[in-house]
Amino acid sequence: MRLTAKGRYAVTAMLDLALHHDQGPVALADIATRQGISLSYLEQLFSQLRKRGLVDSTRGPGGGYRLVPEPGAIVVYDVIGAVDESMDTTRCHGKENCQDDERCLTHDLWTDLSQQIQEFLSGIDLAQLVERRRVREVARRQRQVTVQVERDGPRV
Amino acid sequence: MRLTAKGRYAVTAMLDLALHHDQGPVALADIATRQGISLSYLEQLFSQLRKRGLVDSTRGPGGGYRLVPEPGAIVVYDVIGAVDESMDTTRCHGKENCQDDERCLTHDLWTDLSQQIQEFLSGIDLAQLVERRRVREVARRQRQVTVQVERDGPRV
DNA sequence: GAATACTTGACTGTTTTACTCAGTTATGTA
DNA sequence: TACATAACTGAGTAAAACAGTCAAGTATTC
Repeated sequence: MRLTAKGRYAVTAMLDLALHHDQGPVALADIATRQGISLSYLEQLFSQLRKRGLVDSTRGPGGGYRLVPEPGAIVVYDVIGAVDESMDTTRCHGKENCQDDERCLTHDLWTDLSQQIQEFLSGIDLAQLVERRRVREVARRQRQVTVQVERDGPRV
Repeated sequence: MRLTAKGRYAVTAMLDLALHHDQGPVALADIATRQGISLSYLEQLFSQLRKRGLVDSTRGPGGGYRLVPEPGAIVVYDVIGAVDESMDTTRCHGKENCQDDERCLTHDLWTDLSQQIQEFLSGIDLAQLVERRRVREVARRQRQVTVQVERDGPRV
């Protein structure tokens, strides 16, 4: 199964967008600073998120990215799916040809697990995450860090 | 998160052991034939399973591996954990130092997911798997293949 | 037209994966 | 006692995936 830094970064970045949803477009450079993700890498991720219709962008000064569906209509599973292909845990990707063109001994087990994970991650949307106390705590900390970076420049 | 072919192979092999639990020690070569896993690779896996006390072995002719706890006392999570380190999905492995020595925005989400997966895989033991109709079907098919291999030699 | 910001694609070093290979040690059987 | 069997061990490796970087754009606003 694949849940990698890529998927985690994507969710983190999207949650950052959700937190600033009412403040107009958010520049990737801001997300990069706040979340500690490389700008070039974010560019890659957002190109994929855009293809899936999860965000759109405005260019030029004051531009940036914005969520297309409301935060409450974007579930974590979609975000990960946009960048990480599939959360499927079977080797055959559901095709049941895992061993000599037939179902392997543990095929159903991995299918069940995949479904379990999918259900869990499909039950959580960005609006719910924004409401979490522990998320708001971290967000507040990040606002302070951002102000500091603006004043002092990034620490290398 | 890490659920790789390695973990899947380990569970498959252990389930094979459970299916032949009443027939004395099972040679890795037999598991290799039935499950289509390379013998050398199985040797590697079982060395780790043995360290965790999940199996023990007898050498020499008629030897092989045997489950140490009863099949009903071995859960899938333990088997995967024996070969795949950790099913933890956080980047920091629970240490909460994911970003600048502090908790990142999505830390709790990955923690919750990890726990969800752990609970699911800890709720399934080998005895339950053996009882499943679809598992028994595959096992029966594999018995026939094995007989054929004994008669004709392995197909290359 | 300068600055900002998105966009694309190619490239790269590192790590992990999924093995293989070669050899050793232990044990039952003829 | 020789031999076949089967568990053990450790090193090595090709290929893929990961986690990015770099460079060269294009579009928009001020």
